Amino acid sequence: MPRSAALNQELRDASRRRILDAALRLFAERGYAGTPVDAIVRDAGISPGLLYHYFPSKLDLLRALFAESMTDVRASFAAADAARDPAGRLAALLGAATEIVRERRDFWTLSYGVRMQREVLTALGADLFAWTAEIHAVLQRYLTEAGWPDPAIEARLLFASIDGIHQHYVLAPDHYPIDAITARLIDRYRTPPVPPKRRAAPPAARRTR
Amino acid sequence: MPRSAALNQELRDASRRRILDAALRLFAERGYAGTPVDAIVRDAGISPGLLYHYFPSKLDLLRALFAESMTDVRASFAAADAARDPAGRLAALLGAATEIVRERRDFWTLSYGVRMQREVLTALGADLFAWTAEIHAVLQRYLTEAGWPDPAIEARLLFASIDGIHQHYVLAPDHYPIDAITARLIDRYRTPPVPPKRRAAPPAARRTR
Amino acid sequence: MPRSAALNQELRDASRRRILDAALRLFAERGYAGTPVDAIVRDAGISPGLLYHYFPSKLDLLRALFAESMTDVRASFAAADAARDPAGRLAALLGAATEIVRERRDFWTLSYGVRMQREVLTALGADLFAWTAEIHAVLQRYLTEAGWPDPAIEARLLFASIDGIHQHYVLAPDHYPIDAITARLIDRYRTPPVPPKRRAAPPAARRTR
Amino acid sequence: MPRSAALNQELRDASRRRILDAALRLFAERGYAGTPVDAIVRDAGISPGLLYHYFPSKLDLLRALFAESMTDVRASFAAADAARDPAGRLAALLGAATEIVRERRDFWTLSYGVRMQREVLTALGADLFAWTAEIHAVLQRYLTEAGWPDPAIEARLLFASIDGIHQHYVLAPDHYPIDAITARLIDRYRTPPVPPKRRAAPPAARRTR
DNA sequence: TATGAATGAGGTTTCATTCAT
DNA sequence: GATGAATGAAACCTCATTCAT
Repeated sequence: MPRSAALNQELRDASRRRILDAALRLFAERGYAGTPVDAIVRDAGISPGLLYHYFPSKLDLLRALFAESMTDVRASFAAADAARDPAGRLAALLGAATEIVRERRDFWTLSYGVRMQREVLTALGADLFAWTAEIHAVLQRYLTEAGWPDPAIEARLLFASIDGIHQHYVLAPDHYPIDAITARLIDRYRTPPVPPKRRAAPPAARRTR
Repeated sequence: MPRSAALNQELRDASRRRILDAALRLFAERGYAGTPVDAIVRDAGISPGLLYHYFPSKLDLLRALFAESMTDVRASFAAADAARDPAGRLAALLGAATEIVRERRDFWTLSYGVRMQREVLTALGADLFAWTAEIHAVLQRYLTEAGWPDPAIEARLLFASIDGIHQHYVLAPDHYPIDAITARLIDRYRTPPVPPKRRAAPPAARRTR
Repeated sequence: MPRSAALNQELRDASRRRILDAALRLFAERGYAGTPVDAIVRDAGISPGLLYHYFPSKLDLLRALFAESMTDVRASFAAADAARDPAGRLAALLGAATEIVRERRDFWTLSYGVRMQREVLTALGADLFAWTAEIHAVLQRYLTEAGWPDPAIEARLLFASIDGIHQHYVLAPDHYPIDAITARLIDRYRTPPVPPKRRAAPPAARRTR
Repeated sequence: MPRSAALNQELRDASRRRILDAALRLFAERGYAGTPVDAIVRDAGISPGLLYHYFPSKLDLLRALFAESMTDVRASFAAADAARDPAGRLAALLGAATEIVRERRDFWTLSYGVRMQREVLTALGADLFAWTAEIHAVLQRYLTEAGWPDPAIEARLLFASIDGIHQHYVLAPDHYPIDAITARLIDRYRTPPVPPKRRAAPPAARRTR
């Protein structure tokens, strides 16, 4: 007799999950090219046939991992964007990002490892590039709204700093004081630098001081 | 009669160079695991046998690339450290780093791509970890000397920012305004932040001191 | 639904068997080092991948061949040892040995070819050395029980003779009269040599001579 | 200026010798197929080019080793054959053979290792087969002259025994009591077996028993 | 839904041999 | 007489993928 549709769905989901989990763990550890499908299969406790039943190819498995995590990240960012008052948005964003990296460490390790390989990257589709541009745009908007000078460059610097912190964190998660560092970064971006007062203050007055 | 020692040396150097150059280019482009030795061999215009005449294994080839570049970088950093007055050292260091990344872009792409894979990393030896620690120590020293509060955390933030910038640069070298961004970063670290709330203490009192 | 366990077992056994058979035939003919894995694979009618599915390495394939044959031989020797009256045991053993060599000619050719290479031998494990010692011990026991003088040396001579015969046989199985030669050897070891004149001649008489 | 012919000859001989010595040692240790030409070259302290200057191929090197040793052995056997009185010839032959094996252990190890591989053997030429036949013929002649019954079979048994002893010796030269064993063998072949007395003994006497 | 035996192209490495000097 | 850089076919082995059940 046929299994019930619900049970089937459950089985399917469970198998898919195990495959994705195993793949993520291994890709993070050994890199995409360095991870044999057999290793994933062994780790997931399933047969090679089943993996190919759910994912047409190894690359599609990678795609699925990215799709999943990108959705995830987007949700988290959207929350940060929506929930806060204008002044605190940047802080909220940075906090959310840190949270995401901590929670999905393996994904970020994988992502940072894979993004240097053009061939793999392009196979992942244009979304990834768009995603980066999107983040940059958000940062730039926040900085503009907060009155930062030259927000395009500033956004790039900020983005690079965040990315650098996250990468250093996933390289040594147990010893890296990510919270303290992020706090420092947030603090730095709390208010824009005071413009060097060229108008009101008479030069002479300053010099007499 | 056998070829002269000098000619042999020349031949060897030329072949080694072609192999290293091809390997670096391809590793940067397709990753270490994603680059077949045959591709390197083809690119270098030599036979597989010759590659193994010079490098006992693919991994040793990678090791050689790292050794070469680390020497290089160390020299450049040492120059920055030695040549400048205390105040400008940090700026010099950042400038030198940018220069290095620009000149040896492929190496940094490779390095950033490979450093997420523990297996490969450990095969490269402990030098790499030591190297990172060393850079952090230098940054911390500079910041301490310049009077920055909590220089340990500050050094980590600075290091992450630099790394992030460089990585974003090698990802899209043609469009990334690395000089402007680095200038902004240098500017930010020109002087330590003014300690907040020292108002109560009368300035006069300090000056009499 | 997956194949039944029994069918899988059958398939596995069949493939393993084909591989072992082909390997034995080729190793015997061309030696271990002289036989490419590809030749085995071609002979067995399977793909290289499958061979490595069953045997982790070429050396393990060799190991498996030895394990199989050693089991076999041990059984045969045990039978000879158990089944006969004390006087006829030696004859039974020699007969059994001849039978084994005739039946598993390829294995003995391989064994005789490989045993001169220390590197390969040690890779096969200590069992092999133990095995030789064991045979020698059995022969010595038989000779001791039969009243032979200096049975340690005698056992070595007998062992060497057997080994020599078998080796000459596998070198030219179609022309070598192994049965006649073995019969002659058995005959020689039917009774120990008569001790030289202990009966008639008085010791005094010999000395006066 | 050209080197003198004599000096050239000396250099040539020295190089040839080193190659042959290294090859013999390594072939004995690791087998013919298991020994890379490079290993020989390294061991001999010369360049690959030079090896190929003296020997057109690896196989020719093997051929040269066999030629050398066969000449050697033949000389030794001829000496044994010529020098002794008819009765002691067999003993002389066995003694000479033991001597040879002891002196040229590596060659015999090589020979015993290689003779199981038809392909290599045939490449060595028909001499080797002829050589074996020759030894058998000599043994048979000796046994015939000494009055042994069925000397053809007896010669085969004797040959096998000798070969077996020698092989066991080269397998563990430090622990194998080759002299005691050979002495035993020589003793056994000192006189032919007494025919089972059909003349003198009265049938009645046997029946009363 | 799930299995696992099987494939074969291609990966890294070895090795007999050549050749310019 | 001698060198050693160089070759390329072939060796051992891996791995993404298929398919019968």
